[in-house]
Amino acid sequence: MKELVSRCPIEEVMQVLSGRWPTLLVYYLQDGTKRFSDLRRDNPTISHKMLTLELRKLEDAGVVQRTQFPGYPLRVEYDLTEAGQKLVPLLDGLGEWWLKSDEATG
Amino acid sequence: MKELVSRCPIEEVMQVLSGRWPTLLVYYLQDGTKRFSDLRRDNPTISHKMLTLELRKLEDAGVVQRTQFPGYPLRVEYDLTEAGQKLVPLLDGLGEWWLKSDEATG
DNA sequence: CAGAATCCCTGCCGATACTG
DNA sequence: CAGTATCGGCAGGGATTCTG
Repeated sequence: MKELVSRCPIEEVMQVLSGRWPTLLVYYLQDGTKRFSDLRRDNPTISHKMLTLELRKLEDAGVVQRTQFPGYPLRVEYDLTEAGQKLVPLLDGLGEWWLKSDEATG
Repeated sequence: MKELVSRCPIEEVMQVLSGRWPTLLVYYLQDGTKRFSDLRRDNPTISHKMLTLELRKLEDAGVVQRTQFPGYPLRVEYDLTEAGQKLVPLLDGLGEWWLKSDEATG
């Protein structure tokens, strides 16, 4: 990935973080290693297909690390990369901004 | 707006900022007051309809201030609210994060 | 000039079934 | 268990037209 062309990097960031799921998945992965089925439990309304696609997008963007273990039944673990962990406080910042702008606006 | 229900505020933030246009519009509005047609020039590929909808969404979220002047031809000006201005450095932070994670990942 | 309304089509995403 | 493939519905968003 990261072959995108745009003047401002925020445009590229939003290509990764836009939508309902990416930020939520980052949040749930804060807690530590999760398996595919854990993330489905964390997020009951996401479809199987979307979870697959979103995880792959985050992996391509270098936010999520995927680790597959050999053997059956299949076992795959997901973690935040170092970059992914650095993203968390930035998202928290946005959350706080929202809460403050909320009380200001009423 | 801001009648949304969710556990984490970032989820609500993303409802406003998700997509291709919201963050770009915030960026262009950094420069100061812009009219509808200015924003169309800044962003040649956005459609008339989408610009209308996105501006309204940002206005409802308290990010953008809309001012309509009486008389013909119609004249409407858009500015960042105080909250909108506080959002800018947060988006910059995301942009920097992206650039750094880029050089880390290769 | 700013924007509302309509039509229409594309692409996203859910549901389902299948593979390793 | 994790992931792929296929089909189909529905909504997002483009093009156009009309109004104040």
